[in-house]
Amino acid sequence: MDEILPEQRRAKIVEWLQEEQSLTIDQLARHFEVSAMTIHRDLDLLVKEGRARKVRGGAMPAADALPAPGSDQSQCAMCGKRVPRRTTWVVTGENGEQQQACCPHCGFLMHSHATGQQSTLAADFLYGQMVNAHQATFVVGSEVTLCCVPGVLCFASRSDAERFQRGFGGKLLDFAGAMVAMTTAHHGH
Amino acid sequence: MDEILPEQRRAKIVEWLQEEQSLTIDQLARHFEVSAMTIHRDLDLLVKEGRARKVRGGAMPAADALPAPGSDQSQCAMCGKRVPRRTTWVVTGENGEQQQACCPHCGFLMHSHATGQQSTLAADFLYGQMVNAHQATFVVGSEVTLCCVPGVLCFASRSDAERFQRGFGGKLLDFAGAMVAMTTAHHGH
DNA sequence: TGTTTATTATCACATTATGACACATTATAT
DNA sequence: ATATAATGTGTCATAATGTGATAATAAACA
Repeated sequence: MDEILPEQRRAKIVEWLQEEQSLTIDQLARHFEVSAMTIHRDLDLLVKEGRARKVRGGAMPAADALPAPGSDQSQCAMCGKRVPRRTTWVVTGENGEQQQACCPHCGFLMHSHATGQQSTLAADFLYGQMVNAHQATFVVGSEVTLCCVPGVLCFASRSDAERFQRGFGGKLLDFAGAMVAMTTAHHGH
Repeated sequence: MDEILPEQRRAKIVEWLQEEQSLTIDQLARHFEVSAMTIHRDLDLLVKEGRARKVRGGAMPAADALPAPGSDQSQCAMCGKRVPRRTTWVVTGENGEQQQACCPHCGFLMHSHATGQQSTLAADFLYGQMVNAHQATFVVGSEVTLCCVPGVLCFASRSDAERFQRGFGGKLLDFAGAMVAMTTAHHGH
């Protein structure tokens, strides 16, 4: 670990804190090769900014910090289910706070409650890459139901979505269209 | 169990308390390999912070501890019963606050008290998938009574509901219809 | 009632946090 | 470029907190 900017070190502390449940001052000092005093000062700053919590002997994630996206204990903010990697949906708000949904279905419902500007990333159903949800194509109500019903699958590429739909049915919709479909009451076929 | 931060130990106590309903001082002391005195002090602190309740010989969860949706001990906001995964009902309000019901029966009653916009998710009776309750089909008063009476079962697919009804009776209703059925007084068959 | 068990109080000791200072590094102004 | 200000860093002394052992007190139990 050579030559790292103080602010970068602080960012790494926050990041690492979300993976581990807690870190000792010693662990941090050894890892970044600085004195314990420096870690103390870093943490004081992070606490003042609300990015971490200082406890005797070390630090823990800020009280309002949700488990990091992709970590095993992340829960859907809507239905409480565990978040499968396959269908992850992550929303980052203006203040950097994050929420996750178990699938685009819950993701859209979450979006309908949202206030203010936010970025939304969703996992492409075929390749697992994260894609800006506002630029993605969705297949709603196909025969493939992984999570919630009606199933909503996210595709980074429109042609992938079309080919999928040819085989498994469902409607092809963009973000706005899928949003309407999710929030409108209607009756099963 | 090596080298654990005091605050992390306290957090684990709270967590463990929500899983088990109660723990003795001895259990805790042995598990964390500290003296009973230390556990006493931990609990005093947790009590002062309202995170746990101290009882003679051990500790119990704080009275107001409401478990997260999907956790094993979440309680119905209407009747107080434990929420079975099979019939979970989750409502998210405008401000992001959440309530759960033990089954659609309590769910509809909860809804009748609701103010403002909200999203409602319910578990499909057959597959357990979460479905937007406003898009689901309900079978009311069938011979299958899991939770409250009259029993209300939730189906993501109308045809599933029809097939179920053919076997077990009851009325087929959409959200609005089931809502009326739940909130209208009527007399047994 | 006496006996047992749990809780609290107090002490000595270990660990950790904080403030003051000197010094290095980086930014800003002239 | 050079001086000056602002930050960042490490060491040390001191303060604050956590811990366990033991004794004193309170509560349950027979």
